[in-house]
Amino acid sequence: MASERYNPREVEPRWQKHWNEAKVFETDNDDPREKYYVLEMFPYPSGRIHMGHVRNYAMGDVVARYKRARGFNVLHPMGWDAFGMPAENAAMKNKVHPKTWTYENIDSMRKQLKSMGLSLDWSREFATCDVEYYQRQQHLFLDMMEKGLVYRKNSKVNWDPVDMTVLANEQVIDGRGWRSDALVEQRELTQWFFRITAFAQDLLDQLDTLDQWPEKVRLMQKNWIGRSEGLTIRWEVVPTNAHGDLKDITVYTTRPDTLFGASFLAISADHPVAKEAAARNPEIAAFCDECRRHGTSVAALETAEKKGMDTGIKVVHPFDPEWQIPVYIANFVLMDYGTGAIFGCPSGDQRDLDFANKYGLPVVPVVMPANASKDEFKITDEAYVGDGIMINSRFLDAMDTDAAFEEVANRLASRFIHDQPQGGRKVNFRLRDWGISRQRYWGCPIPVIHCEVCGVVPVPKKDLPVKLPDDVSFELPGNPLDRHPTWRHVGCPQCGKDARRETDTMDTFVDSSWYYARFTAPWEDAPTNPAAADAWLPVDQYIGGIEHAILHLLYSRFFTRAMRETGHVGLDEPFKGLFTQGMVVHETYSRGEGHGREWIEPAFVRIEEVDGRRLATHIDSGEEIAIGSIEKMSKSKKNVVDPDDILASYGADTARFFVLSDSPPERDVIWSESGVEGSHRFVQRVWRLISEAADTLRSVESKPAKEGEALGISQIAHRTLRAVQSDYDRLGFNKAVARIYELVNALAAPLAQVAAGKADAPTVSAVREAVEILIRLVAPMTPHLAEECWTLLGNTGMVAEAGWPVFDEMLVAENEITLPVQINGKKRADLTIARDADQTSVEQAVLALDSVRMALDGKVPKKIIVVPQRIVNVVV
RNA sequence: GCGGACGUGGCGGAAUUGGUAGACGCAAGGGACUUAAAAUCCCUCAGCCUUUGGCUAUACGGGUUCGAUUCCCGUCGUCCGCACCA
Repeated sequence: MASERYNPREVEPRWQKHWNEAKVFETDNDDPREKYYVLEMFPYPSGRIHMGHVRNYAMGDVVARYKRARGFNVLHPMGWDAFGMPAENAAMKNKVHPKTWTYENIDSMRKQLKSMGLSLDWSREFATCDVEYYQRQQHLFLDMMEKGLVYRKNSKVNWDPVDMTVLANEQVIDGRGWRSDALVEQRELTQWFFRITAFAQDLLDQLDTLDQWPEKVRLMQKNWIGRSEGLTIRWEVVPTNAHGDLKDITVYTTRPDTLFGASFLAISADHPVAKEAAARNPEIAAFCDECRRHGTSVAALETAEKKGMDTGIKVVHPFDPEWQIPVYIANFVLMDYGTGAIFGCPSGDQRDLDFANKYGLPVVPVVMPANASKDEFKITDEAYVGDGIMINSRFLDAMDTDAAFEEVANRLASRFIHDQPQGGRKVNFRLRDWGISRQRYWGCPIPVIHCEVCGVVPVPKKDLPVKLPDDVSFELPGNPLDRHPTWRHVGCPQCGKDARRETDTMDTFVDSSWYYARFTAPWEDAPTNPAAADAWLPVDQYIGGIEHAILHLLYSRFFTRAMRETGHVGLDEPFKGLFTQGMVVHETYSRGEGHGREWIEPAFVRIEEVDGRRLATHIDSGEEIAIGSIEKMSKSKKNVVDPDDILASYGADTARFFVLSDSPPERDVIWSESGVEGSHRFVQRVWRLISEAADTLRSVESKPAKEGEALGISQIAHRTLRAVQSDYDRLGFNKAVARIYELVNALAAPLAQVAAGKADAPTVSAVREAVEILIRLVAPMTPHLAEECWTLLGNTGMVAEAGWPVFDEMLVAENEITLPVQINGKKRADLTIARDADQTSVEQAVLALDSVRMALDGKVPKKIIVVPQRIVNVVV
C-alpha cells in the first residue's frame, strides 16, 4: 500500500459531513439508555474562538465521545451567551446594530467550532438573545416574583455621569469610569434584586454534597457566602436633650466574650443614627460625605486610614449601668453587613486597636493565651485575636472564650430593655442579594410596568415576550430604551391607564444561570419541560474556567432552587461534576524597552537553538527579538495563536490532541510550535503505520492472541485499554495520551513486520485486534483520524457509533511479576516470581538471590517485609 | 491581613496516594538512509565517582516509618481567591 501523507484538510470535512448526515450526535429525549449530560460553559460570541475554547471544547468532546462509546445516551449541546456590553460598545464604535454584530459573530464562531469536529447536538442550539430564550427568562422572572424571590429596593450604584449609566465595580478604575474617564458618583437608584440570601444556608450546606467539585471551588463559595455566628446586642443610649427619642443602638458581634473590653461603638456613615446626627451638625455631615466618597475603589480601601468622628452620643454598657461608652461614626463600618454598627474591643481586634490608639480610647486586655500570665500580658500595638482565657472581665474571668460567649449570650437573652431582650443569637451571611438591574439596551427586558395608580405591575404572561425594539440609536449616552419614542409607553395591564415600561434589563449572569436546563427541551413553550429537565439534570460533567468559580456557579445553584420553588425543575443542584480547566498560555516576544516596547506575534517569530540557548529572530527582518515570560494569551501582549491558522495547517485532530497532551487539564498548558509539531507527527505516524499494514490486516479476522509470540501484543493492547479507560473516567487526558504513545511505540515493530509480510497468521490477527483497540482509544481525541483508519481496515460503520472495546481479564492479568528487592530500604535486586506466590516462598526466593546473600554476608536478617505484589524489603 | 494550593531533569510532566523516582512528550547530541534536504528509523540524555558496580538527588532543615515526592513540624519561594465582614 502506498503511504501518502495523511491529509486532514480533505479527511476532516468529509467525516464531519458523514456525522452530520447520519445525525450521529443528535440526542433523543426518549432514548431508554442511561443518560449522561456533558456540558462546557457556553461561549460569549466575541467573533472568533480562541485557544482556550479549543481546549475547553476538546475536553468536553472527549468525555462526550467516550461516554457515548460506553453506551450512554449522551446530551452534549452548545449555545451562545449572547447579551452584554461588547455588542453595545461595537454599536457605538462601528455603528453596527448589536443584534447584527452578535448574530454575525455567532455564525462565524459556529463555523469554527464545527471545523473542530465536536460531537455536539446542534439541533438544540440557541443564543440567549433569541426572543424564544429571553421570553422564557421573563416567564421565570414573573414566577419568581410571585414567590417573593424578586424585589425592588434602593441601592447605591456607581454612576457614570457622562455615559449616564451604572458601572460595575470592575468598570471603575481609580474612581473614574473606564470608558468616559469621568469621576464616578455614588447614586441611590431603585434596583431589582433576586433574593439569593433566602437560600444562603442551603447553598452553604449543599456544598458538602458536591463531592465531584474541586475542593478549591467549594471553599471559594463557602467563603463568599461567609456565614458567621454571633450576637446582636442593644446598647441603651444615655438620654440627653440633643438626640430626640433615640433609645438604643443595635450592634452585631461574633465576639460577645470580649464585651468587657469594649471602649467605643462605631457606626456606619449611612446608619440612620449617623444621618440624623449629620442633619444636626454640618461637621458630621461633611465627615459622612467623605466616608461615602471613599469605599468605591478597591485600591482606596487598602490604604484608607481608619478615621472616625465622635457623635457626642453615649451608650451604657449592658452589664454596668455606670459605664458609659462613646459612639463614633467610622469609615470602616459597612452599612450592609450586620447592623451597620459594631462595638470596638481594641485588645481583641487590630482595626479597633488602631482606632483606639488614634483617638485615645482605653485598651483593656480581656483575652490572653492559655499559657500566658495575667500580670505580664499586655496589649500595645498588636491585638490578640485568638482564643484563650478571659481576664479583666468580672464574672467571665478564668472562663475560656467559648464559655464566655455562651455566658454573655444567655445573660443578654434573658435581660429586657424596652420590653425586648437585650441580646439575641444571630447568624449572619456575607452574601448579599443579587442586584440584576442594568441600565442597558442589549439584555433581557425586565417584564414589569410602572403605573401611577397601581404601582409596579407584572406584565401578564399572555403578553410575553417583552421584545427589545430594533429601532434604537446609540448616538447619545445612556440607555436607548429610555429615549425610545414609543417602546416604553404602554397601557397598565390592571387599570388601562397610561403607564411606562421598566427600561432596565437583566444582568447577563441571569441568562447563563439556567441555560443548562433549557437545553434539555429547547423547543418547549414553558421555560422547561419539567420531566425532561429532571431526567437530564443534573449535568453530569460541567467543564469551564476557574474564573466562574463563584458568581456563575453560585447564581446557577440559586436559579435551580428558584426553578424548583416555581415548579420548573425538581432538584437543587445543577452540576454534579465540575471540572475547571487551566488556560492556554504562550511565550511573549517583544523588541524595544519601556514605552517604546513593541510586542510581536508568534507568527512572525522564528525560534532557533544556538549554543544551547534559544534565540528568537523576526522572520521578515532577521532582527533579534527578546523572549519574555509565559503568559495567558492576550491581544495586548500579542502572544495569541489563532485556532484558524492551526486548524488550517495541521487539522483539528492535531490541535485537539495537543491541547490535551502534556499538561494536566486543570493546569495551564503552554502552547509551543514544537509541541504542536510533536502532536502532528503522532497523527501522521499512526496513519502511516496502519496504512502500510492495512492490506494485510484487512484480510484477516481481528482476534487477540492467547499464547505464543503474539501474546505480548494483545497483552499490551488490553492493558493500555484498561489504563486509558480509567484515565478517561478521571479526565486524566495527559496520562491517556502518554499511554497511547506507549501502545503505538509497542505496535510499531509488529506493524512493520505485518507490512513486510513477515508475520504469521495469529500475529496478524492479534495486530489487527490491537490496532482496532488503539483506534477506539484515540477516537475521542482524534476522531477524524480514527474514522479514516477504521475504514481503512475494512470495517463498516463509524467509530463514532462503535462501542467501547472490552478488555480481556486473562490478557490484563500478570502471571509473573517482578518485585523490587530492597535491603534496608535501598533497591538492590529484582525478583521475578509467580504473581500468587505466598509470603514464605517469596522470602525464600529473596534469600536465595546472590546480591541478597552477599549483602547479608552470613547474618540472619532482622525482618523481611513482603508487600504482596509490590515490594520486598530485607532489614539487616 | 485572612483563606487555599503548589515547589520533581534543560522544559511540560509521570509515579497505581507510603513501596523500583524521572513513564510519555518536547528540546538537545550522535548515528543510519539520501547526491542533498525533508520525512523516517536506531542510540544517548538527573548529577557525580574508581562505571557488569556504587554514591547523591523530588525547594531547604528536622521528624515519624522497614521504607517518604507522598504523612507531620519549621523555613524559604511561587501562584490563586477574598478583603475595612465586626
